[in-house]
Amino acid sequence: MTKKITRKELATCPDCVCFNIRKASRVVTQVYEEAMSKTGLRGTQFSVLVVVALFGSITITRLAENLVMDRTTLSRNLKPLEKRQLLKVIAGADRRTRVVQLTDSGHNTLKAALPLWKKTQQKIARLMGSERLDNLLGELRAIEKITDQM
Amino acid sequence: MTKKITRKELATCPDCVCFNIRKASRVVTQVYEEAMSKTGLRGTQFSVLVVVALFGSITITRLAENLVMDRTTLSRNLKPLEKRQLLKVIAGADRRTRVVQLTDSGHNTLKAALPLWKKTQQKIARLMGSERLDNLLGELRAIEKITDQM
DNA sequence: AGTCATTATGTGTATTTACACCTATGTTGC
DNA sequence: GCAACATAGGTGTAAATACACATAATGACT
Repeated sequence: MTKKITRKELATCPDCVCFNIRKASRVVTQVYEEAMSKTGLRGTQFSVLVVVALFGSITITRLAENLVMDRTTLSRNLKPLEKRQLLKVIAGADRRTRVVQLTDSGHNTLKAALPLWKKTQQKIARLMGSERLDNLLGELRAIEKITDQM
Repeated sequence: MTKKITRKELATCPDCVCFNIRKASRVVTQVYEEAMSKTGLRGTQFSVLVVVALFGSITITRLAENLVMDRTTLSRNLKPLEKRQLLKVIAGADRRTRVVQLTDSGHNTLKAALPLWKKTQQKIARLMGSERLDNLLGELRAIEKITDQM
C-alpha cells in the first residue's frame, strides 16, 4: 500500500461534477418515468420520440446528433421502441442510411405522454422557481459546451 | 391515429429537465472517464471508491444511501470492482449484512485517480468559473431535494 | 417460544450507455 | 475506372440503472 490517503484529499470529492450530475440525473429520471409510467415510456424513449416527431423522418446518425447521444447507443435505444412498434426504421434514399419514423401507435403514445411530461416539468418549475430552473438548464448547456474544449 | 401533434405542443420539449440533465450527464461522464482512463476507473467506480475510503468499512445499504443510488444498482456496480480486487465485500457483524472495504490495490488505484480527478474538476472550474460551477452544484442538489416532494 | 414486521441482500429482466472494431456504400481525385 | 477516403450503420463486450420479486436474519410483541 502506498501512503495512506488523507481525509483532506477526499474532502472535495463530494463536489465532483460527474458524481453530482449523475446522481441528480438518476433521481430526476425516476420522477419523469413515474409520471409517464401509464404510457410505459422511459425518459430517454420520450426524448427520442419527440425528436423523431419534430423531424418526421430522420436518419439514425442525425437523430443521434440531435440527441447528443452516441450513435451505437441510440441504435440500441431504438430497439425497444421498434419492438413496441412505436417507431419504424426503414431504408433511406442512400443505400447506407436507414430512416426513423413514428408509427401511428408511436404518435398516439407520444400524444398521451405529452401532458404527463408537461405536468411534471411544470411542477418542478413551480417548486424550484421558473428562473432558477431556466438558470439550471442554461448551466447544463454551458457545461456541455465547455466539455467540447476538453 | 389521434389528432396530429402540433409543432407548438413539441416546442417546449427540448427544455425537458430529464433530457438535458441526462445529456449533460453523458458528456460530463465521458470527460471524467477519459481523464481517469489510465486507472481504468469509470466515473461511478471512482465515486464508490471515494465513499468507501471515507467510511473505511460500510454496509451495502449504507453505501447505496450515501451514493443516492438504488441498492441493487450498487450491488451490481460493486461486481467489476470486486473482480478487479479493488475492494472486498466481507461478512458483517450481523449475519444479514455484508461490509465493503478497500483493498490495498483499491487504495492505490484511488490514490492514483485522485490527482487526475482533481485536474479535471479544476479545469472545469477554470473554464466555467468557480462561482458558476458552485452555483450549478447547488442547483443540482436543489433539484434532487425537490424531487423528494414529488 | 412463536408470530410478524423490519432489515439486508440477492436475482431476473430490461433498458441505457459507449468503446473498439467491422462491413457496406458513396465520393473524390487522379 | 479505380484507389483512397469519408460516411452510415451494425456487433461484441462490458458497465450502469432500477423495478419486481425472493430469501434470510433480526427485532418486537404477545
